[in-house]
Amino acid sequence: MGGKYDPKAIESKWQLFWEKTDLFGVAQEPDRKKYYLLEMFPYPSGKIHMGHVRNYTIGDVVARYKRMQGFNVLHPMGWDAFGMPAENAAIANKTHPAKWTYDNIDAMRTQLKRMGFSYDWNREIATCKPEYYRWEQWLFLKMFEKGMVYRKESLVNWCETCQTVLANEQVEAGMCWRCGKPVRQKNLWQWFFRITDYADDLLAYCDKLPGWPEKVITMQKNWIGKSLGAEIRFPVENSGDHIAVFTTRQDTVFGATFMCLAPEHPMVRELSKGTAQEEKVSAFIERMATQDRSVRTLETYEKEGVFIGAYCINPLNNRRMPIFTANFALMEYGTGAVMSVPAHDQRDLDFARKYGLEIVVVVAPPDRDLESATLREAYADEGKMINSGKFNGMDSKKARDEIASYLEEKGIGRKTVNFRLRDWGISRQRYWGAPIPMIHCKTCGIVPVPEKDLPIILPENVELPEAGGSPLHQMDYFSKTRCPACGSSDARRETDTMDTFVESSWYFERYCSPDYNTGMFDTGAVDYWMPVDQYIGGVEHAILHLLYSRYYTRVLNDLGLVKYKEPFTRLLTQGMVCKETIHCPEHGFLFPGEAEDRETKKFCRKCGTEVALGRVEKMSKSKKNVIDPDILLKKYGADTTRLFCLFASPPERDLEWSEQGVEGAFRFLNRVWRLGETWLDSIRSVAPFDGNPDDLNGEPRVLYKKTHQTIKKVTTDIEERFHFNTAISAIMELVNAMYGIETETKAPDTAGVMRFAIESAALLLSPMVPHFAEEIWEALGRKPSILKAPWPSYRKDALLKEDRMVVVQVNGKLRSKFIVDADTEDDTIRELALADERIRKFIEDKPVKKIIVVKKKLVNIVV
RNA sequence: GCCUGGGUGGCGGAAUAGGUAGACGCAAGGGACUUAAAAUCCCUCGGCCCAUAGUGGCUGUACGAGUUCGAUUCUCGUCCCAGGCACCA
Repeated sequence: MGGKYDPKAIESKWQLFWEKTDLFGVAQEPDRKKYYLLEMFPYPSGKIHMGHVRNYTIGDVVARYKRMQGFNVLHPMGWDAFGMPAENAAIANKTHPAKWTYDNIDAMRTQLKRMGFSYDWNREIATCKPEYYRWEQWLFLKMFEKGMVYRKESLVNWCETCQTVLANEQVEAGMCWRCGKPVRQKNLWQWFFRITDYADDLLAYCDKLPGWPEKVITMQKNWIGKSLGAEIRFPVENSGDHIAVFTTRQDTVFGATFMCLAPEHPMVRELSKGTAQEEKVSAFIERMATQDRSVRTLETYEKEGVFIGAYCINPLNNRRMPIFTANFALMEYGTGAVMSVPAHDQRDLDFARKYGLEIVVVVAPPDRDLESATLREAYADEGKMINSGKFNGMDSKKARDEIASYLEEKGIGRKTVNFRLRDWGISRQRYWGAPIPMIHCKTCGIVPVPEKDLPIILPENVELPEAGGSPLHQMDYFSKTRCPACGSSDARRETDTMDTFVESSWYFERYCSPDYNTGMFDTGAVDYWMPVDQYIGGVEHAILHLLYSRYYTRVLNDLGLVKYKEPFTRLLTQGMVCKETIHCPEHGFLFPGEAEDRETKKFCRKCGTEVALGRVEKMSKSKKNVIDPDILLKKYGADTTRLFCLFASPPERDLEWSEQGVEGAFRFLNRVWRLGETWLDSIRSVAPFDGNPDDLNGEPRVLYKKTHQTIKKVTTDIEERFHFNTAISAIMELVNAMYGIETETKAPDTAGVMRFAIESAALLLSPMVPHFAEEIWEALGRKPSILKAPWPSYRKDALLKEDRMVVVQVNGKLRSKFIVDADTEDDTIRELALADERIRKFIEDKPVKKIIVVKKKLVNIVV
């Protein structure tokens, strides 16, 4: 201290001190309790953005807090370094994805260090390094051995003009984002992980994750989407074939009047072949291939279909049912075929009306009659069975069970479980990813790469095609190889790379032994550190990343590599930092700095055109609605930036970006600083008071109690809810209280209490503004680092309140309040309330019906 | 569209078990200090109403109903916003 608060000077001073003393480096210490705190690692996009700053500040507070509580804290950081933006940047700037990525990593590492986060940088990893992904390839081979991986045909977005596969993000309104031409669906052979084998287990464990937010659990359950139902076989007319359908409403089979197949269903072409409908069907399939799959499932989307020229037979009543192919039937769900029951399903009803199909009511609601001729809304609820042969009169719920059994008996169906969850397609037709270690041999077929040949290194000497897409399959020196089985030279490597979600499904294990080179990780290290005690990241990952990680952990568990099934014991999903987007008709999305304010409007700096202000949405590089934290860092320093992020809102809530308030955070730190300056001389050589509050009187007594109350408030706010904003408010109140005390006060205990209060404030603030707290701590004559000091504890006897405010209501409306001693009985409070003059005015002579007394808090008089 | 959240002053937010709505901070306005400014400190601050200016009245937590002595909090319905929807990460 000494002089003005100068964040730049003290922040670099302490960052150097931490680095020199390797303060954040950790090792396994079997006797100490470990705490693994993990934040979702970033994609190295070039600069950290406010979302990172918020996420990592929250994590850092918890890491430092747990450390002060005596835990051996593992707090690592690394890079989710494979992914599409590197390829896009490579095309745009003619830089190699690897160079772009490593440069970005260097820049972002510097920024993170500048923020003062307590990472053990010795454990840094980057997933694009062969030392990392070789073990992912190794696991792929193990999974292949165990039959946990397979290949099948599946659809991708294909741009004919660019001759390339597009990510969903690269398709804008059905058009290619590069050339603007329509995108079509194309079938490719791709690799899949059998995540559905674990669907039941993943679902069951949802209820064994008490440390996870309820909403994430609910989303995962719904995503897995287990439904009980039946598979029923409908024979195709004049053919030995049959169509299998999955339904949860087998009680309505008697009402099934037609059949709908997904356009991709193999039987569509087969059955329409040679019929008058063949051409129409073919055209429909073609048209559907050009449509976005997610759009197809919209309920508002016009339902349409084509009769395929064939019929099937309802196995329960022998009704002849026309077979359609329809846009709302999805190949990915169930069997790709839907038995349509128009009376009891709205979608089917719309379709039946449109094409004039038969409607038969089979479930009668308890309170009214359904007329199939006039039916407008399908009846999807329970009721009494009608028009259903021997099941008539039965309750539909019961019939569901009975019909399922009956189908099983007759051999035309069976009870079954269906999941919405689909297998995880991991093939990417991209360059910047981990190569899939497989070989296609002309004679042997698919052959795994022998373990000794790992890693299959991604070749660095490449040029990316302008239109996007992977150059790997054209690179003979990479893809031409010998078959490891027969030795033939007529073999080619798999040129697909893995989905980047695979890397992020096990990086937390790798952190435990980042340099281990004889396996994925050192079992001893993983046994000590895993599972992650607290995981922190954006809600946008609530389903995919978290579910994939849970799945991958089960695979590791089944292969005997880890002892646990769930990787993350507690989860905090932080809300997003959002901002409005700016869109120039000429130049597309603009960064905030690329638009100029003139009066109330904004204009593009490049072309001067007025720009459109878009929705407020998640800050992302592709939308350019990002704020560069460097500006805050330069102007105010890391501590103010951290404090502001924490104070702005509770972590789980979304935060619409606004700079208002940063000034306040800075001002607060200055306030604390000056408080230290003012008192330093009078408290430097005094021991902090830590006795019984009853030994104090007057202002010191009040301040002493307030300090203990603040310690309690801050501790529970962090411990129970991570509500740093209210914790900071409490410290602000404490500081305000300290300002109320005059330096000249001659009360004997003032200095001791003041020292206690200032030290407590420094300790409580230290996880949030660590550089600042170190500086104060040192000025008070304490030995650095403050991180090694224990977290303060509070005295119960200092928390007791001496008096209480009682609120008096008449008919629920606030009419009066008064203060009583904390030990006043309820009866006395009631008498005091009734005797209150302001209350009597409201009661007048009306009879008192009821009096409610809430202990030492409130009286409500009902008249 | 489906799944999951959210909506409280001019703004960020608080109210943790149904019990004083607006803690703490920002912005704004007024005042003190200063030759002046910055910084700092003090005061006011949801809206409306009043001959009584008060420890005053009414109203107010997206909207509409309901449960309750009492609802920001619970229930039902509506509107709006955000996230996810399987190749952005």
